[in-house]
Amino acid sequence: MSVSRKISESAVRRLSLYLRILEDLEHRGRNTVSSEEMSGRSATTAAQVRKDLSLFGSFGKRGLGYAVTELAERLKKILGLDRRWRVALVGAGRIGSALVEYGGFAERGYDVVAIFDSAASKVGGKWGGLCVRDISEFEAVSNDESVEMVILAIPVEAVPSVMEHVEKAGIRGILNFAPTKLKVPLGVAVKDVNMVMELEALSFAFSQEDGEG
Amino acid sequence: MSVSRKISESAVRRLSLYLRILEDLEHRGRNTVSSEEMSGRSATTAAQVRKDLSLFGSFGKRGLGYAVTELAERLKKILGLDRRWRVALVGAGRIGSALVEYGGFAERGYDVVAIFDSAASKVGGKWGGLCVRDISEFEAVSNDESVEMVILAIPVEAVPSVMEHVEKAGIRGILNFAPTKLKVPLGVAVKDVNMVMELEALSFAFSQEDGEG
DNA sequence: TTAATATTGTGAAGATTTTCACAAACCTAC
DNA sequence: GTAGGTTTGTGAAAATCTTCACAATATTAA
Repeated sequence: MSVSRKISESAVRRLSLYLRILEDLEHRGRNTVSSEEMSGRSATTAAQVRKDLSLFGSFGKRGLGYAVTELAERLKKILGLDRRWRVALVGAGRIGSALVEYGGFAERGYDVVAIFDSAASKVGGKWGGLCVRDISEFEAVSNDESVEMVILAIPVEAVPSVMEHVEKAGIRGILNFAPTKLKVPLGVAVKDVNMVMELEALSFAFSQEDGEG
Repeated sequence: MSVSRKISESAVRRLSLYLRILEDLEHRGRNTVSSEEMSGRSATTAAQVRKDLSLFGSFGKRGLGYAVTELAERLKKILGLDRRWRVALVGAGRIGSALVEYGGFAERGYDVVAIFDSAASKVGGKWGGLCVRDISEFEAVSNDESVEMVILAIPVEAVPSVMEHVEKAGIRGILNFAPTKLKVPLGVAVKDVNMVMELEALSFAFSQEDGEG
């Protein structure tokens, strides 16, 4: 049950996907599911599903499969979704706006409890019940609000100065939308989201099959 | 120069990052760069950088490094960015809105040439100079407009019916924002973007170090 | 021309991830 | 309780990815 091994990035990603599948099955009233069926819905193999799950223990019953609700609960716990997280959004621009209004975060346990920007025109404005604060207040506010993670939706130029505040405040989890690799102290987890990068991977795949070869 | 090997997902991602680094260097007037320096800015190793680049040929000069501008051009070509792509946005909701207004796509060579939705309230509206069309017109319009790729910013429920249109129209590249694994015919490339999944990976990393272990 | 220095390109080694294949465990039916 | 059908959990094999380490090649200086 305890995790000594290092779990790979891609394994975590798959766990996340399995959870989504399980929740869908649960929604439709299914009680059990086999690794075979899970694999069919997640573009992997049944063996991969079993191996992934076995990293954390034995959740299934041989001959029967996995109990949908129970496995979903286990995965939630594994992924740290059995609690709520207090999140701050830095950058009250378009991406930030889309994220806050999106709603998917709150649904998954992430509560945006503070919003920051550096533009005087934005500071003071109301966003979904929250007042946009000046970035210089970051340490104080994030301390008051017990902020644990940060969503960084700012332009590349703004990264260094913002990161100073984030570091000083002792934040240890960052979801980064800025198209640059963040330099962070040891112990700070960063996940990059970069839509342009995805689109480039797409056009790469596309030009490969079209052109050469 | 021609690519017979299969290039891994992560290698493509790194190429994309290298290109960004090169463009920054170019912007600052630098002429050459070593694999060492590139690795410092991209959270990899110098050997990894060289290996990645060597997959496509020998671009560098021993003892000197890589010519910034030339390498950037090569990478653009490799990534299919030496041309523009005609893209359709399906889903005129919040995510779609953020994407269109974002601007980063056009900058990278992706032109949104059509927008679709299924809600009568949205159809007919103007979005950045484009008229939102009904999804039922997808095949006809995407044919007229020579659409090559699709950005899917729709809820999970809408996926099956939309995918029927997309398939029939013969689209072969999809950037998927719906939190589900798409089932597509062979030869269709799909890239998934899922912010919640990233955030889950983050909370996983976070709960690991906090809790057990 | 030669020596000193820098940096690539790449086989080979090492590490990690995925797939295979099968014994162990469970369910149902009779 | 036994036989027949399923499906897990997991070592071992295979495949893939990353790092190492060094010969080959280029530049500069004298």
